[in-house]
Amino acid sequence: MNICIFEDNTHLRESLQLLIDVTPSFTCTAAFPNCNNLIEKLEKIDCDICLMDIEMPGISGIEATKLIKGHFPKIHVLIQTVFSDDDSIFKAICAGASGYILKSSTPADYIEALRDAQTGGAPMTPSIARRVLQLFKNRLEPPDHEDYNLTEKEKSVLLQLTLGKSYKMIAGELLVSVETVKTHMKNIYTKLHVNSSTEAVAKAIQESLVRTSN
Amino acid sequence: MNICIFEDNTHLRESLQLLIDVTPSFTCTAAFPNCNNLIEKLEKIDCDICLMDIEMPGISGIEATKLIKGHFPKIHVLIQTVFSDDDSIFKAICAGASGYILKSSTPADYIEALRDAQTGGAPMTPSIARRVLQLFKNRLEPPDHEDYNLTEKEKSVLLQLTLGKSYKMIAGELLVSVETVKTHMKNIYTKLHVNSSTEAVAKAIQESLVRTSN
DNA sequence: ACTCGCATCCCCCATTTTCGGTATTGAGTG
DNA sequence: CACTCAATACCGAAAATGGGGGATGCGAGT
Repeated sequence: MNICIFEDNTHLRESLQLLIDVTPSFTCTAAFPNCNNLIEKLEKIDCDICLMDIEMPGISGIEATKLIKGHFPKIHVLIQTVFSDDDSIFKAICAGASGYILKSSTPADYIEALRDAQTGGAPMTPSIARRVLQLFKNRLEPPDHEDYNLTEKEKSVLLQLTLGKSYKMIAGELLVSVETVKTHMKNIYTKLHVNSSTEAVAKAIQESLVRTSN
Repeated sequence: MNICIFEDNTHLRESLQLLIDVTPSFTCTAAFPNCNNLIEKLEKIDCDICLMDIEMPGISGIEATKLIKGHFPKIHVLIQTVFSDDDSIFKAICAGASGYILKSSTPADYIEALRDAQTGGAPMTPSIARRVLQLFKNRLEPPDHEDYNLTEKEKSVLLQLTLGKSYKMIAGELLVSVETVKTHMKNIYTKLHVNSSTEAVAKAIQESLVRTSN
C-alpha cells in the first residue's frame, strides 16, 4: 500500500514517514511540506492514499483534496488535523475526503485508519463521527418545522405549485375548479403569512412543508 | 453504565446480556424482545444506552429510536442490524441514533461501541461510516449542478424572486426599471426551461442556484 | 339542533405576470 | 472595425394572479 504525505511540520512529517515505512505492507512513496504542483507530483509517483494536513502554507488541505479527487478519484484522502470544528469537517467531506482523524491519534490509530481507508471504510475519530451525524441531521431536518395548520388539500395545492403548475393546471390535476384552487391559495397565503406564489413556494421548499423529489 | 437491550432473537439477546454483564462497569438492566410500551418500560428502569435491533415484530427499531429520543433525549441509542442499506442508515440517523453497528461485529467491537457511545462518540462500522459520508455528500451537493449560464444580474433577480418580491419591488431593489426586470425574467425562463415564476423559484432553490439563508 | 372547519364554487376587478416584439448602450472579442 | 452579448428600457395584448366579497354542503363535535 503506497502512501503519500502532505504535512508542513517537518518533525511530524518525518515521524509519519518512519511509522509508515516500518509497518509491514505499507510504503511511504513521497512526503511533501506543501501542495504546490501536487497534480504533477502525484502523476510521477504511485499513491493509494494521501495523508493530508488541513493547515498548510499555500494551497490548503481542503483545496488539495478537491484537486486530487478531481484528477485521481481512486486515491483516498485521509485528512489529519488538530481542528475538529464543524466547518472544517463539513468542507473536508464535501471535498471528498475518505476519512478525518485528529493529530492526537496514536501511531496505532494512524495505521488502522490507513488500513480502513484502503479497504473502503471511512476512518473517523468517534467524536468526529458524532459531529458528522449531528451535522447530517441538522441539514436534513430543518429545526423548527412549523406546521402552519395547513389542511391536506392546501398541502397538495402547495405541492403542485412547487412543481411550477398554474392554477388552471392544478385545478385539472386535483379535479376541482380554478376557483377552488384560488380559494385554497388565499388560505395558504394567510396561513403562511405570504402574499405571492413565489414566496409561498420558497417557504414551502425551505421549510420542507412539501415532500420534494429527493 | 446501564444498558438496555431490544432484540427479538432470543439467543442473540441472551448472549448480549451475558456479554454486557460480565464486562466490568457494564450492567444490562433490561432486555426485551420487542418495543411494546417501551416508554413505560424505560420509565421504570435505569438506562444510559439502548442497544436496538432494527428488524423487530411490531414497532421497528427506527420508530422506537424516535420515541426514545423524544421522551429521553439523554439515552443513547445504538442501532445493531444485519442490514447496511443506505435507506436504513439514513432513517436511523434521522431518528437520532448515536451509532450504527453491524451484527457481524465481534463481542469486543460491541463493548467498544458501547463505550464510545457513552463518551460522546458515534461508533460505526467503517463501511457504514463510508456510506454516511457518501450519503452526506450526495445530499449536500446536488449531483450535476448545471449552471444554465445565468448572468450575474439574472441571478440577483432570481434571488429577489425567491424572497417573494414582485417585479416592481425587484426593480426598486436593483435600481432598474420594471421593464428591465421583465426582460431578465424572460431570459431566466428560457435559460431554465421553465415558464412560471414559481417553477423558476423551485428550480433555483432545489438546485441551489441562489444562496439561501442556511 | 347548532356551530365550526373544510372543501367546494361563483362573481368582480385591479394588478401582475407572461410573452411577443423592438431598440440603445457599452464592454469585450476576433 | 464589425460582431456578439449583457444590460438597459419600452410597447401592448393576453393570461394569470391577488384580494374582496358571498354561498353551499358535509361531517365532526358540543
